Amino acid sequence: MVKRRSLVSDYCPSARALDAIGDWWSLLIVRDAFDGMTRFSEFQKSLGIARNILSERLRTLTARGILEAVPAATGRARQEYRLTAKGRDLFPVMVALRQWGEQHLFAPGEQHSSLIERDSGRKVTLTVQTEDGRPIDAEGAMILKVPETEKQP
Amino acid sequence: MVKRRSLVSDYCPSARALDAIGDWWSLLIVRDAFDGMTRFSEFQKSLGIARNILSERLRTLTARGILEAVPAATGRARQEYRLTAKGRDLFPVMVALRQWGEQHLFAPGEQHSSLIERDSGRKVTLTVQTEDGRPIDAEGAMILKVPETEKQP
DNA sequence: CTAGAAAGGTTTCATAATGAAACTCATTGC
DNA sequence: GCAATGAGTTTCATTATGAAACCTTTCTAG
Repeated sequence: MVKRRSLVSDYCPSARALDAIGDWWSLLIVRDAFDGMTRFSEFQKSLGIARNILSERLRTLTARGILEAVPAATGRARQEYRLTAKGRDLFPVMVALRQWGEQHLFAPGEQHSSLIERDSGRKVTLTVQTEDGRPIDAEGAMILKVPETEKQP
Repeated sequence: MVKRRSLVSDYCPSARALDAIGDWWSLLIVRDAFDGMTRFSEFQKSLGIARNILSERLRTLTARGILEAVPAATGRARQEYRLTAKGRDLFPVMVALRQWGEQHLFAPGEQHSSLIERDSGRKVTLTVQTEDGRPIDAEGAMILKVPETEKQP
């Protein structure tokens, strides 16, 4: 098998994003990191991921600046993995996935965890809107492509 | 290798969502579908994906109700793949990924495609907010877990 | 102080998933 | 009728993944 074609130089930001975090485990690790996990064994237990794969993924996420490994003063832990600013900016992605999951992947009345505002307990939602604040859906939007002439060959 | 642990019965909606569309290709196919592509060869050319893999992914996405295969009256095409309502509801996920990609994966001044409102040409953005419309970030939010006692064993 | 035990990885090996290319099979255009 | 095209399958080699065993530090108990 030839290595997967990299999309890091694609002109579509979604493609580059998927290139960075679109594999099976990365976003699950990020989800757990949002949930406060920082240590190797926490991720491992939570996800049931093989240790070698977790090791490799943490290394990649760190190399891409989504997590950072800090030496970890406390206890037996060798280091802690924390979300960087770049990693925290994945928050809307997590919320979007969660919202879609809630809408379409749970039976009516089936229990699921919820995302709420820490202070008020109110549900958190996500809206796609124009710059001036009007909500918009897929039909109302379109992709403006990069003109071919502006691409560097 | 043992088959990957399924997350379809996880209580976290994000996990179920990733279980459904979190592989390398699915979201790229969905992106192209949002962009108007409907045919096998269009996806294949656009993504450079191996045809057997594309075939398998289209089948899976169809089985999961994200795409639907319609018999396709026109031309030589055998069938067309269109987003279902469930598939179109992935729009916020695509926008979130795009927004993150724009923010973090392009050099300053580097060209990229943009998502705009069809009528006005205005940029489309995405905000995470509380039910009453106040914007909120990851720090202000938390996950409310399903109590253990309510889970079915 | 010494013998575990725990955390955090790495190595090894068998198996699953993927990609490329060749091969079907039905339509279309000429 | 016959080549060309679209849409898939099959086959085969290569990669990625998962499980389990194996290191290495760092704590903790005795």
